[in-house]
Amino acid sequence: MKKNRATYFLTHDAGLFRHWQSAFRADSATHLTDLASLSTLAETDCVLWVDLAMPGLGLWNNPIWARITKALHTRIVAASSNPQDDEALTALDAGCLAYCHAYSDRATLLQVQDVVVAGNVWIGRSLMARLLAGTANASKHIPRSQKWSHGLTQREEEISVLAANGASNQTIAEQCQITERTVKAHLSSVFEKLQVTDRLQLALRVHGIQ
Amino acid sequence: MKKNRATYFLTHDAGLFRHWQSAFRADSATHLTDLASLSTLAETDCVLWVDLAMPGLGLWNNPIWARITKALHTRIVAASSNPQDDEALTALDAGCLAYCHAYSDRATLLQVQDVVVAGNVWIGRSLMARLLAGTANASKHIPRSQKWSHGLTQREEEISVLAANGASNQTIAEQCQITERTVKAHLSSVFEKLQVTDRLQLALRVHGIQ
DNA sequence: CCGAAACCTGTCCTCAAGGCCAATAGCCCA
DNA sequence: TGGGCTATTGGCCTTGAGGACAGGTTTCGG
Repeated sequence: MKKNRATYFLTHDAGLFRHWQSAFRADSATHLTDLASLSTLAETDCVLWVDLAMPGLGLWNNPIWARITKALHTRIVAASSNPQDDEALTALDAGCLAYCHAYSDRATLLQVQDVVVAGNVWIGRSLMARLLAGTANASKHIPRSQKWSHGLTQREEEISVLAANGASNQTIAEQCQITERTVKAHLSSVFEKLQVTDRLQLALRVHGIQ
Repeated sequence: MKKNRATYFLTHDAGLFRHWQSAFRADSATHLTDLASLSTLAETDCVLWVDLAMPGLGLWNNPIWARITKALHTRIVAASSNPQDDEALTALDAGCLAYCHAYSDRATLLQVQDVVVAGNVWIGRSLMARLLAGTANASKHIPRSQKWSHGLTQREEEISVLAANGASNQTIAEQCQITERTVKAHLSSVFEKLQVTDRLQLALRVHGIQ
């Protein structure tokens, strides 16, 4: 029932390659490391995973991409370890069928594969919001999935913002006219409520990443 | 491994209901025939398939939709037997996670279900083209004052991305098949080059904040 | 062949972070 | 009036992070 398409991984990152390979239990997956080798697969019926961190990718303005995407058989998945909406738009515009986090868990990777094999498009939720904003004919604002600070007290939110912007506990303490100890207490509470382990994860949450 | 979510079908069309039911081998699927009954499922963790041909749907301006989409648990799939881009935009804007042909084949329906259960967005290829057209003008300019990774070596950039996404030195070490000590060395070098003091500041830089 | 740069590793040391336990005080609501 | 939530602070302890210092190897261009 499920067609067995050849899968290709284009990346210089050995760690990423292993991640993908293990996700796909890849019997038939091939590791590519340069754009030149792409020309060989232009004729085949396959899925190509591209690591956007690969140096030399340029902005998809290498003519090789036009050749590949024009040949409808090849389905391209753009994967980034640092997903950003602009990058996504560029990739999709270039003919990619999906844009996802390179280190997504196995289930997600397989799902992406399934979707593009079926000829459809896979994108994440936040990107969708961005796309809709682009077509903003109706100024109706999209119900934010959930504000990051949901459930936090005022003080906790205030301190979270400072921490998420790189301030040390000591700095925050001075800023808020309280003890460093208290800052720690608030942050511990925040970590628990937001289900994160440290201030870096908090920062990612506060800034809407991941 | 796969969460078993309750599935609800909202349609007046008996034929469509049968189609969906057979596609899902629906053990737990429930047939709804009016908006009023939706209030009961606002609290549950489920997938709701909505037949856009249903009379009385209006343009999603019934307050019930706001309630349901705000409750993150519920995933709504908009299905139309006569798909049109405008209709799709309205539906997605209202908080639906997918827009597809109501009479899609079984494989596609199941795929849609899987994707939305995972919290992602499912749309077809043509709709994607339409969305991109909307943002085409907006995303043309690429600011790129100076890429954050300017001056870093490949390895340094690779490790920076992982660190900026919350990975610990140990995790990065395993991912890259090197020692934690080496990770530290690379990061120290990065901190110096980018003139930051710790990984949180690095993260802000990598993600284009500040 | 040589030097520079990238890459990799080790030990020692310091300190900010964060977890654990405990306590005090003000406020609001049943 | 008592219980619950918020804000505040103390001490104690463990650990990951990052700096300092000191090496290795490989690759590549002059």
